[in-house]
Amino acid sequence: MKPKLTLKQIARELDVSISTVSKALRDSSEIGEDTRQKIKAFAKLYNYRPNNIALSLKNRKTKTIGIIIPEIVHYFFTTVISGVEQVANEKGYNVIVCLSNNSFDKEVLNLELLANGSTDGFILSMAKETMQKEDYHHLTEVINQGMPVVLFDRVVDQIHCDKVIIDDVIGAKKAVQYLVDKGAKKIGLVSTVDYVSVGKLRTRGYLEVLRDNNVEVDEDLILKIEDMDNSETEIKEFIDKNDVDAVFAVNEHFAIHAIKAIQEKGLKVPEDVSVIGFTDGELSKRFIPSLTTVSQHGERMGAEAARLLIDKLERKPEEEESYKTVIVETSLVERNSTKS
Amino acid sequence: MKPKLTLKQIARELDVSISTVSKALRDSSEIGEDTRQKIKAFAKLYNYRPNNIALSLKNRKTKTIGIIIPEIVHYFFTTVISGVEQVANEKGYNVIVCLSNNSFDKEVLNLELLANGSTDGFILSMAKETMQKEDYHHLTEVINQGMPVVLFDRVVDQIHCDKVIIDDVIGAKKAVQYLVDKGAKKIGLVSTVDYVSVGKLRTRGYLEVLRDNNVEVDEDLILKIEDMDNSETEIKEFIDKNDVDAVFAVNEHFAIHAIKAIQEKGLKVPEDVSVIGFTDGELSKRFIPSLTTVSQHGERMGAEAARLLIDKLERKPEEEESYKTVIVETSLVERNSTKS
DNA sequence: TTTCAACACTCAAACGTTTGCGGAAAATAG
DNA sequence: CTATTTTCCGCAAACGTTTGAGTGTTGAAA
Repeated sequence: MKPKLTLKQIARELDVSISTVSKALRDSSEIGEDTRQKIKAFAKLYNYRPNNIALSLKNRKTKTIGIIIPEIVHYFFTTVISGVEQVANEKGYNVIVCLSNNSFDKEVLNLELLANGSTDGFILSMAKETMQKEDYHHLTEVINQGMPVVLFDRVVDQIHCDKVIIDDVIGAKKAVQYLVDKGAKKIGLVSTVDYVSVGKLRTRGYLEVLRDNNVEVDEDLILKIEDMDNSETEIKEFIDKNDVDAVFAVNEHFAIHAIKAIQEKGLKVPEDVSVIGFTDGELSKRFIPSLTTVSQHGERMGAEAARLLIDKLERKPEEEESYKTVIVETSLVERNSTKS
Repeated sequence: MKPKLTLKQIARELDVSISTVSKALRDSSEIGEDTRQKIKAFAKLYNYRPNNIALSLKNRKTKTIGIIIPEIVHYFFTTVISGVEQVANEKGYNVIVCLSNNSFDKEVLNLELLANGSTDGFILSMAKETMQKEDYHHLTEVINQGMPVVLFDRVVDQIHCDKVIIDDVIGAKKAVQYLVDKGAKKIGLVSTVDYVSVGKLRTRGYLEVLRDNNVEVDEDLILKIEDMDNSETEIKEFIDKNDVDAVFAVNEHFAIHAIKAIQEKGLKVPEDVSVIGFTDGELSKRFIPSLTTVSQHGERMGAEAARLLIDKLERKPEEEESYKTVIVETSLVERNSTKS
């Protein structure tokens, strides 16, 4: 068990000063050719690697970025992480992942912890509880300390920072318009309650398409799920009660519950009823019938977020502050839950 | 933009020395009651938080653990992370996640990077490429430096360290025995090639059950998938060609491909053919029919791994070295892809 | 021989902490 | 009133780096 080589040990071993070693390894012209070679050879032989922590302290930057998400056991978030990780690694950054479990307190805790030197900046999607409380002081505080933050997916206007979002409204419109184009007349919507921003936006897209196509909105055909744990039975009742020829669901789970309910009602997907989901996850691909969905391109979102963050981190301080919001386009992936 | 309070600034502001501030904040009895109160009040008012990096350097420990996995867009791994994160957080540790993308080189790179001071220890599941190459020098080197490592899921005997695995053989036996008990006579196996250790072990479980029940092994009923990308068609051909009354698949995807193929052949699941998968993911729960599977309890594995690692990290140096392998039991989750 | 530049290297401070030790002032004892 | 203890605080080193300033030696020019 050899306890990790330091500059000091090399210096002692080779009978030079620490600074000589440091400079030699960094190819400074201050050091004579032969000592330089000698030191480099020694370092190589014993596989010297500078200590990251010491470097972080000295440079006042850690080269790591923190990503805080509500939960990790969720396809969309993992694709985002994947995207972040990819560009972060490319640019020499590490990624440290924290989970808020959708709890406000844990989000605050994580943020505080990482803000004390552990990371140079954050990529974050807000916890559900945070959005309900509308308490963002932990975020504004971190931003005030000069730490760059990029919000994605679940964002909020009150916070001034870079953001990466998808065109929820447009995405929903693409989906619903697609259904209309295929001849659907009575399109059901399975959404979430309105304080979940994505639910609200996707609902808006749904309404806009109906309006654009002069279809009257039937409030009975709109279901807003309050309690996720109870979504299956709620959806079943909704489908049983209403007579629809198409369903637009704001996520995968709602979509497959709808399909299940439709099938149990004795109808067929897509022959009798078409179904479109949102979020292109594992489930959509593998389900039978496979789901036509609006793909959110999580990986691309993560990559964009990482790029925004790193840009800000490596920006010269003289450049002036400016916040961007990049919108990642959604796309409709046609599969077997809709008529072709 | 206030640039983060340090001890030095507090000291200057209150006209005392840095050490006085430090000691006061740590409630040292060396400091007089009134100055102590004054300093603590000031620190609280301006929300002082010690700099983690400086602490890490001083204490020579970072209170973060690294987890390196082959890919994150994979249900099992996310549950493991979730488990790790939970107990790590409980004990005041951070988790930094790196992906090897199943590449040997990236695994080495990540390991080296994190080993240079960024983390106190590792939790790791090996990249496929690493297992093929059988080159573990990067791991042994890190271990030799005195950095604790816990391997999980994809482990290897050559490396001496703590390990967390599942009882692959027993899990497979549970599944296959279950099929036998339900009256299956011709049980197909859909597995992977043998250098993937889990494939090999699960195959062994399958064989043992057949032997224990005096069923003759029919090599035609065993499919070993080489190329994941081509698994769907391979499985379809396999099902079309062979007449089975049950299928045991070593993962979710193989299981649903089998179901799909069976259905396309005009047979019904579970009435005509029962199917059991391995790995209890999103897909198993949501698929129609939902899958009977062997659950791997990833979260529990992650938690165990984290506990092992932290134990080792906080162990007194005088205690002697010893490596444990904990086996996390699998359990059979009965759903609708098997006859009840 | 003196003067000065070039060279090769070392010193010391800094990043933000913690902590053993030493020291001055105040309190107590003799 | 001196001697000793106690109280309270500052100094400095340490963790592992980087880097500007400083120092000593050499060789060549004047």
